[in-house]
Amino acid sequence: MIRIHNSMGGAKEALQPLEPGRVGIYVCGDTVYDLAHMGHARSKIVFDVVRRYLMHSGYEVNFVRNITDIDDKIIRRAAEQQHPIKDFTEHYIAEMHRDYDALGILRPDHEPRATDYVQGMIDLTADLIAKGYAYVATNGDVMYGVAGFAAYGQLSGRRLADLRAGARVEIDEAKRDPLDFVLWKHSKPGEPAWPSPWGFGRPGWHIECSVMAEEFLGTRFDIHGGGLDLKFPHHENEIAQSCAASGDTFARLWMHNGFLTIDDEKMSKSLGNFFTVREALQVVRDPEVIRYFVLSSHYRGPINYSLEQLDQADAALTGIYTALRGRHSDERARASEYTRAFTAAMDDDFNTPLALAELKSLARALNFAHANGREEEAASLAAELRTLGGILGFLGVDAEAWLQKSKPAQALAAGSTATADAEIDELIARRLEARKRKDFGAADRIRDELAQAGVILEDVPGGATTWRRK
RNA sequence: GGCUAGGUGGCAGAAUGGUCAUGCAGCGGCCUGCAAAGCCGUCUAUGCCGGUUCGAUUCCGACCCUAGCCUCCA
Repeated sequence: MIRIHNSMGGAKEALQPLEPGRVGIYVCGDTVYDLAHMGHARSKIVFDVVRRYLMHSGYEVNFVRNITDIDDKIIRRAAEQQHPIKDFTEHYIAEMHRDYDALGILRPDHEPRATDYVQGMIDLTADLIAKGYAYVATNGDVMYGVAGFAAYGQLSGRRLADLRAGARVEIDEAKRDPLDFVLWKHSKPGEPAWPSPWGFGRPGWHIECSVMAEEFLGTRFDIHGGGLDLKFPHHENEIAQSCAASGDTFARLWMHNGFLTIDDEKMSKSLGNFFTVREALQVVRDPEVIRYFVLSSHYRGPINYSLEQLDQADAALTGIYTALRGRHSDERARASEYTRAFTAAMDDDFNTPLALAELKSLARALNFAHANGREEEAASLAAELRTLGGILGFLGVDAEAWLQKSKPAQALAAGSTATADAEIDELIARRLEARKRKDFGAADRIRDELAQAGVILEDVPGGATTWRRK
């Protein structure tokens, strides 16, 4: 039984899909006008794990994540760089896929782009006008009138009066209410535009998700997710549009991931305090380190990005890989108490920090069994560890290979790793000779030399020497 | 100002009406030529003040502090 915290109402609820055994999820994707930053990555990783875990739990998951490929920022950036909009967005969509693929995020089952669904947005807008929820403003934009939708504010727990009182929005003469939002924006000369009953223009942001979600999941579906910053007004507006038009319930469960922070401040483009996924990939041994870092705190809470945090994630994950050294992945796993604890943690609103703690405990049990010569038990625990790690998208790397990996940024600074690897083997061979001669002084000098380069030697029983990078 | 989260050991981070996970760091031991890795053991915490209770870190109230939303934002 999987329980999920529903942002609508704020309580944990049992997941009861509309259709038994099948779950439909819509997650708000990125606006493609720049490289993805770590805040975007967090959201992607969180919902990737939600999806993977549901699949693991036996659900057939229909996972939809949109791409916003038309909006003011895109138009401005493309114009600045003197690229046609389409080329510009195609470029950043490709870059986005490159980053998310590197992070091991599964591609969505459907990844609709807003510009392919403009007709649907026109239709929905017309429907909202016909039903009295929207109006054509004096400036030619089509606006949604929030006062007409009684449940407005339900998701974010706000009352219209409170919102108006604290409104920082400029008073727009065209709006009947300062909180009204644009469904259809009339275009200025030179801007991308689609013909509509209200003249040439482009869709507003919120209407995109309403249309694309309905297109793939219907007017009622199981889970809608996204970053906490989308809760208001984006998701609130989606609800207002979709529910007003269809009379249906739209998403039954809302999930919002917390922010990624830098020095405890939200990472965002506007603050300029962001690190791109690409930058982060340069400073980790393997993308799994980033995944581990993200999952090491609960998805609803904040998580602070720093090199120290990434190092901690690396240390934890390296510890798990160390336990898996010399273990083959073809051994059969027997579900033990660790699997039960892991499952209980994940079932309880995807408590990944607790689930990871179980992985670490499992690794220790594995080491303990090995230290006591119980190899059969160790093998079984290793297989179990791989299985559980795999559910979260981990442990896809060969253990020895993992330990010898270097951080791209460091490798770049130190020169080619291929050369370095050959040198390491050479030095290890020479040290072995010295040790045979009992010339420990010479042997230790070699070991120190390698340690200087971040390479740690380990003499394993039987006379062999393995190495790993710090 | 309104609203929403949250304040746990040196760091990160779960959980919980009574013995407070897990990892890193520290300390002691085993192992090792010495190390490393691993194993065993071990130290350190629940913002502040009241209340409820046999007992609160956990429930309630006030206060302080932090972050976020109220404008585009994962």
